[in-house]
Amino acid sequence: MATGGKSSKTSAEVRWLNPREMKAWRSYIIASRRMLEALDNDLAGLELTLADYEVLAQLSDAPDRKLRMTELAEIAMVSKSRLSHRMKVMEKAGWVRREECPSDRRGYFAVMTEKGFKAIVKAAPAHVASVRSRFLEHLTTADQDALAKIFDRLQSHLRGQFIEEDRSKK
Amino acid sequence: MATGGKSSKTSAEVRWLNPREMKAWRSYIIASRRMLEALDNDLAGLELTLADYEVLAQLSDAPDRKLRMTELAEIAMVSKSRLSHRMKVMEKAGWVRREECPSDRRGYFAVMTEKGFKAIVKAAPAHVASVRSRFLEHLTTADQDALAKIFDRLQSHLRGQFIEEDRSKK
DNA sequence: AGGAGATAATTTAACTTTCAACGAGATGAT
DNA sequence: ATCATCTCGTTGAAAGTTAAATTATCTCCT
Repeated sequence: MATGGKSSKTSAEVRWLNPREMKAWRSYIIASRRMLEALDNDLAGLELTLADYEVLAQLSDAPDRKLRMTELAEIAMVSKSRLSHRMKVMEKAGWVRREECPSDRRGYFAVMTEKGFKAIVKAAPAHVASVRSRFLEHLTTADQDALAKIFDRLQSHLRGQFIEEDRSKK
Repeated sequence: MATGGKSSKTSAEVRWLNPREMKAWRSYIIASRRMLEALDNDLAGLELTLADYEVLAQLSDAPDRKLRMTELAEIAMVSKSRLSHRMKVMEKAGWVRREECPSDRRGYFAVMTEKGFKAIVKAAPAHVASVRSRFLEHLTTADQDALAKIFDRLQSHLRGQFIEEDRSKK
């Protein structure tokens, strides 16, 4: 019944997954989990999680290595609250600091310190190697293009539908 | 520097990601995160997380809807400790119960209750619909086959390398 | 039989993430 | 100007996760 299900006296006709669909879904989800786990483990040696790496990487790419909290949260795909908490930790580690925003006095910038920059520069090669060895290395260029196309499409169809999360907006 | 990096006076020659590799990786990782998030949100209406769903689904598929804790942890891809904790919650909810294993007195079976079975049977159609609308619906059958092949390959190459997790074993 | 060592599962404690609430400042309508 | 309303970012508590220690049992070797 994982997602397969068979017979069905269910009221509405549920369209269960056929074997091909099932295979695609399970292969994707299982391999992805294990791969992400491996990536995270690879990074653990450097005292980083994938999420923290992402935050630092995004910050290091920003002009002046500096971004408003909300913007950083968005591009690094973490919640505002999580970023806030994480920033406290990274600040303690000396990797980032907060800076007031002159134009909006509610706001703050997350700024990467020199030490933080050195940390991410040091971590990057290992992470890139990890991404290669866990992912890219096993893909032909055709595979890479196919994946990019497919996942871009998936993302573009994302949003809305029977989610009911953010009714605050709009 | 997300994973791109450009110049390089780094000692060892780091092979950064070229644009095609970069695109494949980012598209995959970003769409995946958002998709998983959406799936989780869709399930939240039913008071379930994807991980809990997976545990219950696996259990409901097992003979007698009954599995040893370790085995369940493995196939549902959660740690033993996490499963233990989660079981306590689900037990309180009346979805599962524990049963001693007669042949190995250290062991326990996780057993799905009738109530738990009803819960998963009720949740399944919505989850399948969610998987369709977030994932399968946007894939041709060729895409589905391609993904299955690629992710099976990725998974088969997983394991070992510069991970150093489980030194307790062997 | 005895004992070293492996294994099953749980527990504890530390840590992380989420959720809801909050304070403070911006914004826009009247 | 005043008010309601929205947004920025933080906070505290609750919930979830992880890692390491723990208990009990099993296995296998001598």
